[in-house]
Amino acid sequence: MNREPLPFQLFTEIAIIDQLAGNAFERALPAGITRAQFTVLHHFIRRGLAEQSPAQLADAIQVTRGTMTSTLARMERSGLISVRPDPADGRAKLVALTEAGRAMRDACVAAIGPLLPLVEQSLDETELQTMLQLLQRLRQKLDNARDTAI
Amino acid sequence: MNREPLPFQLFTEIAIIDQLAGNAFERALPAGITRAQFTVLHHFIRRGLAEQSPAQLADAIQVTRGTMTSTLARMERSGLISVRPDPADGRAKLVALTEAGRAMRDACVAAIGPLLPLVEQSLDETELQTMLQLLQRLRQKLDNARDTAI
DNA sequence: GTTATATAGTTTGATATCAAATTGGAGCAA
DNA sequence: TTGCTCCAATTTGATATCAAACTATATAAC
Repeated sequence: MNREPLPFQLFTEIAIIDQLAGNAFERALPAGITRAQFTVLHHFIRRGLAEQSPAQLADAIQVTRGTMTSTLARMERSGLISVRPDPADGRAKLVALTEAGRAMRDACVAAIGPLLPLVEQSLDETELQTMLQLLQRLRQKLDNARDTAI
Repeated sequence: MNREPLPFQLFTEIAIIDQLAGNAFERALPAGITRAQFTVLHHFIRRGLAEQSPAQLADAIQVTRGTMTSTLARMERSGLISVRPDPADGRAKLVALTEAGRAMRDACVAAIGPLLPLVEQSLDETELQTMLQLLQRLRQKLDNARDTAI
């Protein structure tokens, strides 16, 4: 039926799913917080980090430093993070979660909980595992490609 | 290791892959055209469409009408599409590809060709097929959910 | 026919994102 | 110390995206 190369179809499906899921996700989040901001909060907690430089966050989350600058500015304004100069490097800053940030992250996790069963309604446990493995492999490949030549 | 619910991990992987692939994709495209604009060009060709209203395009591509308005405005300015009033409905418009639009779509397809082997280097044919099937099921589920209650 | 409701498209304001240019400190070399 | 290069963060300008408000036309209800 479909004459598209399979990899092309794959990226098309992924783009659509990301858009659908991302929208549902963002609509489920508490007012005033976005997916990008949640990603920062979540990163701190998941990795058990205390302080991180904007550059470290940008690299981990795979956005440019300019993007991270503006996201962090908004998060600081709304009190989710604190930012201080790095005493060891005059160019750098150190970002940490505030209590409000921690609480907001918990509220977000609770808010998106109800979305997760949607996945379980379309894929069983084994399928989910399979898909995750394959996606991880693909992601690593893309990640390496980005570092080398692209 | 990872204590995240599997569906959550799944969405995380998909988001990262979409970001990585989308960036590579956009960098590969000819100067002056974007992923969103390519999606419109591609939609016309893939479905063999002559004319479509902005609303039809927005629905098919899953963006809001406001988003489509601004994308189409840019595409018309750069000559990729032509737009005329719908003679049958005073509110509506009819969008069609120009020759330049058709040519640009071909150029885009050629430009992204070299990216596709990246997928084949991480997944064999069977795995790709499996993944596509599962993703399609998930996408359909999310699509239905969006229509009903979310 | 007039009014009410629905639909097509646009506009506005906010956020995210990138690439490229800029600012200013860090570190090394001569 | 002076200069050169590298790196952290920011700024700028463009695009995409959404939700919500708005304009104008169409259609139904009466």
